[in-house]
This record gives sequence, structure tokens and C-alpha cells, in this order.
Amino acid sequence: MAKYAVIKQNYEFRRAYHRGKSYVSPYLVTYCFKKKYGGIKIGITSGKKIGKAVARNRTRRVIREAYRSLYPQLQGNWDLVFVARTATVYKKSTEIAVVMRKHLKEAGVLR
RNA sequence: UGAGCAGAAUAAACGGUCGCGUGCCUUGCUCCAAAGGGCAUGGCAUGAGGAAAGUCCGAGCAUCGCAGGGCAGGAUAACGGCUAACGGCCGCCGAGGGUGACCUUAGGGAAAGUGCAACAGAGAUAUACCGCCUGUUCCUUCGGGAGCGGGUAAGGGUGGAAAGGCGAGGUAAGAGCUCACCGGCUGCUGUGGAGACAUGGCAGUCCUGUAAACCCUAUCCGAUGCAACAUCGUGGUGGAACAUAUGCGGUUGCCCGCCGCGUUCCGUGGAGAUGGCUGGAGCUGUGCAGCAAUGUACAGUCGAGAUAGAUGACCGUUCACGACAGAACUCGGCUUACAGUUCUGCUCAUCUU
RNA sequence: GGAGAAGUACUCAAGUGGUGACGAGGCUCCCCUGCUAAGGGAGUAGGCUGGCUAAACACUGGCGCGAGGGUUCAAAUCCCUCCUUCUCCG
Repeated sequence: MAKYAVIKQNYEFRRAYHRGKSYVSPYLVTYCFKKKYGGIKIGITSGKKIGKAVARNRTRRVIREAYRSLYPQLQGNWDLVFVARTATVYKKSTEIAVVMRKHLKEAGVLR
């Protein structure tokens, strides 16, 4: 996980939820919080609502894979939080990547 | 051929590109007196399960407690064995179910004591309501009826359960009151078995159920859990020693002004880091002992160790088109979830020879 | 990951083996009022599945206290296995 920084602390998640901009689609929710420094950090949330451990692990992997394909095109200082929804379990990473690209373009993170 | 029973194995496969965790190695940069460390690139190896789950039992390991004994509390419960241990497993006995292969079974003690048994019913651990039989008094239409007293457990509705069952004798009517058969229990005893137990004999006896109610008997159990625990230890803060205000640091390069106080040691505190962390009652194969669980000898072998938590994406080929589901200190079990496929042994029915 | 607690009607809840599962709020209907509110009275395991009926109401049998088994004559209660929810340990 050295390649991309990860959000660990609870206050960082809270800051993104309360003060960040949110973008919603049927199988992904994105929160973007702009910072002054620190580069790009991401956090992935897959709650108990998604399912059991296998389903939660799968959503995290799929979202991380989609983020990996978009990672080289990002710029700025951002905290990004991706929240999985129930429908995410049955999606492929390419479908997630299309939605994520749309969300990040609206937020201005992309390019 | 159809239906079924028991056990075991497996849990889609192969190839290519990109990506992730861990270990080892190479190269480059860098910190350092050195040992060694950090970052980046590349290569090789390896990378979830039969239940990893539930956390229901049993252990290892760790810390705390503990002279020894007892009480309380909890768990288990036919018998023999296996095991580090177990409430687990194997074998076997009893009971129940199935035509059968086979399956299920918390299966000690109610004759040590206490409690409970609603409703119904005359009566619930001992009973006389109706009935049956009989003594006596009165009445009588001479059939019998009424009152008072006695005997009786055969028959009666109720109930989960009504005092062993059924037949015969017996009797005023009846009754294990007596007898034969069957059944239960207790004592003594023969045979078989390691034992539970099985199967006989003799004598006595006829007793409600409930211990997953209290209890009795036998055996076992200290508490807490890797977020345990060990090591290092920030900021802050207490004390001592040394130094000291004409000093040092910050605020603007200098002056004034303003603000703060240094070093070492011993505590307190416990952010965080490292260890614990995977080689073990290990796995595979063969032989031997044993009905088996299992034990043992030899040979081979090392198969995750993360710390916001590593297995994914895309493409191609094939098929039966893929269920339940993700390690978090480690083992032995149990329980629960589960698409299918394969193999072995066996039973029943039908048909053919 | 570990340790514990609870589950009863729409909500809150009582019920430690025994008729038909107590009660409060809420809800429905009625009374009171010109109309509301307040007050008073009645009903409220309301569901599922059978019987009765042409059909409905009423009556009645069975199931139903998170789910499924077991012990018992009898289980919300006792025992076992699951499910769900909540709390604590950094």
C-alpha cells in the first residue's frame, strides 16, 4: 500500500463526510474533501450492510482496482472516500471505473 | 433396472498481460564511526477453508492468585477403551424406530428425604359418590321402599396416571384372599462375558409420575484472556543535583520593549513502536499392533503471517456454467451453512438366467 | 478479535411449569358537546389454517411469546442448537 496513501484516522473520515462534496450513483458514493497539502489520500468503506466478509472484501478489491486504473490522471491535494453500496457486489471493476471517472471529473480531481 | 443406507475424496481447470502481501537476492540513491537501516527499480519463491463461521466444550501459552483442608457454585453421568485433555471419538450393552442395510438415544439414583401434579373427577397416594352385599328400625299395595350402621374395590363417567394383567377357584357381595400363566421389583444363586449385561433357578413381594424440580452418589473444575503479556518509550508533569539572570532562546538584520527558561539523574505518565507470530500433540507415504478410535517405527517434507488488514481486473480455450463462504496467537473436537461430481461397501423390490 | 446481555400485540412492558397470556399508552366504536379537546363506557394475539354458511358476521378446532428440536400429562417459563439486536474491552 505504499503506492497510494490511505486514510486511517476516524476524524479524517468524519471530515470528508461532513465537509466534503458527495456524488451518488446506484453502486458507488464518493466524498471529496479538498486540502491545502498532503497529496491524495483515499479510504474505502464497506459496511455490514453490504453482506458478509467475502462480499465486503470483494467490494473493496473492485473499488481499489478501479481507483488504480484512474490513479495516474489525478492531481491536487484531496481526501477521497468511496462508499460501497449493496449493488456493488455484482459489478465489475470496469463499470465502477466509469462511474468513478464521472464523479472525480465533476469534483475537479481529474486531470 | 428402480428405491435407499453408510463411509471417503473433491470444492472448475489451463494460458497470457497489469496489480497486491511476505521472504530471499541484484542494482541505484541515502543515513551511519561501524554493525546495520531507509527509499526506489528488477528477478525468484510463496500466498485462505472444509467449514477459515458460531464461540459451544477441551488444552497449549501468558499474567495474577495460591501452606493445607472444607463449604458454596458449575459441568458430566450404562460399561470398556483411545487421548495432552474433553461434555469429543471408537467399540459394546440396554431402550426406541425401520421389511432391511442402518439410524436415534442427557441412558446413574424415585426402596434416603422434601416439593409439585392445574382443570376434570366420588377419590391423586390415599378415597366409599353411584353401585353390589348385609344387620337393624319403620312403612307396605308383600313386588319392595325409606332411615341408621357395617362390609366391599368386581362395574361406572373423569384424567397423562385410579393401585400389577388375564383366567379359574372362592365368597353374603367381593378382594393376590388362593392357584396357573405372563410382567415388574428386592434378596440369594448357577452359566457365559474384561465389564455393562444376557440367560436360568429358588424365596419374598405387587410399590403413580416427575431429578433438562430441590436433592443424593461418583468424577472433574483457581481467575482472566494475545485488545493476554514482555521490551523500548514521545509530549506533559513531580523531586534532587549542577549551572545561573550583565545569561540563553524566540519575536524582524540591529537597539529598546515583550514572552519563555537550561543540562543530568530518579519517578509519574503511556501517544506510539517492536516482540508475542507461527516448526507444530505438524503434514504425506509405507510397515507393524489393534474389530476400531488410536499408537508406534522408518522415509520424505516445510505449506499465509497481515495490522484499516494482502488473491483482484482484463482477454482467450474447455466443461457439468461454479454452492456455502475469507486466516488475525495456535491446536483437538462439536454445532451450523453448502451447487454439484466421483469412488467404495451394503440393503430392499422387480426382471432375466 | 475477545467478553457479556436481551428478544412477549403498533409501542412500553408484567408473567420462574397449570384454565382462556396481566396491565398501561395507542387504535376502533359509542356516550357527552352546536363542533372539537378533555372525560366516561365497550372492544383490542387483531395473524395463519380448518369446520359451520350460498357468502359474510358470530361460533368453534388447531398453530402462534425470535426460529427449530427435546424433557414433562402439560413449556413464554426447564435443557440444547441456530437467528437478530444491543453493550463493554484499543
